[in-house]
Amino acid sequence: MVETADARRAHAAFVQPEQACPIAPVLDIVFSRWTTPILWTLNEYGRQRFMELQRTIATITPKVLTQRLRQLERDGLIVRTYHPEVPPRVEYEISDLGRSLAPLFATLSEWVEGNLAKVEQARQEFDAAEQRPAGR
Amino acid sequence: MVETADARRAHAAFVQPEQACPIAPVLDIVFSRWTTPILWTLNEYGRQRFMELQRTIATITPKVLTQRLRQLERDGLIVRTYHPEVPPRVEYEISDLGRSLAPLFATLSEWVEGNLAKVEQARQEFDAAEQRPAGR
DNA sequence: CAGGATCCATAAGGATACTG
DNA sequence: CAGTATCCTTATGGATCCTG
Repeated sequence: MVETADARRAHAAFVQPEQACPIAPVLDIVFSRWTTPILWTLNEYGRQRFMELQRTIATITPKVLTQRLRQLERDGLIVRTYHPEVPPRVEYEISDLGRSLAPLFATLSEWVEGNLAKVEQARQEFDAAEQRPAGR
Repeated sequence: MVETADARRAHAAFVQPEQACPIAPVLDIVFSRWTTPILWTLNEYGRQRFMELQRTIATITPKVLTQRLRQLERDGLIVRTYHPEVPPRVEYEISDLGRSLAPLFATLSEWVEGNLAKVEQARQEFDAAEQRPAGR
């Protein structure tokens, strides 16, 4: 039996896509602001101290860096190690769970490499059509 | 020649991870708010009208829906078709470029399925350690 | 050094009402 | 129906100062 497009569209009216969309949960976890640069840095360059991260990310403020690191630690994606010395030393490294995101990031890189140019082109064409032809 | 961790960390100080992180460009394109539910819906249920989308997404307001649809159209991920009738009819469908995100979404779903529970568990353990043991 | 606390600017998003 | 326009609330991030 073939499911028609109309049947699928009728069904669409009964689901809540925020819940139905199965990737929604990841967004808050790995794609909050600053999280990908942090994870990427820790994955590429290994364990780093707080100040190292701040220098590496460059445009992030200590407050926001702290917030994001806490969230990532709470979600189990990074590991925070506190060394009780004077002055104190704290090191962050990516966890196994964090490393499990690698294939995902790889897929993303591939998409960027293959399709970002197409997006740029689409934008130029869209913007070029400033004299709206119809229906705007 | 083996690149040491220290060498890599030293190098990290000289790059700008916002630019170095190769997936940064995708975030604004496909992971802006509401974009994944929209793309997911159009990909799953096919072409839909404005009101259908609004009913499907349920908690989105027309203003925001319009904004997101414009952005997706500009980026070439969806196609907008205007039918000059009375009342007017507008249909949205996913483009080939938008469909090229399918493997990405699939990878995401897999990660969610396999690892979301671990995140939940990490959160509970983190929250359970309210009596901060050290370094907080 | 690694942050916590505080205050402030900006902007994204929601609610509501209205139009071609 | 498919949006626009307007107003307003809230969330996010930046700047600054301070501390164990």
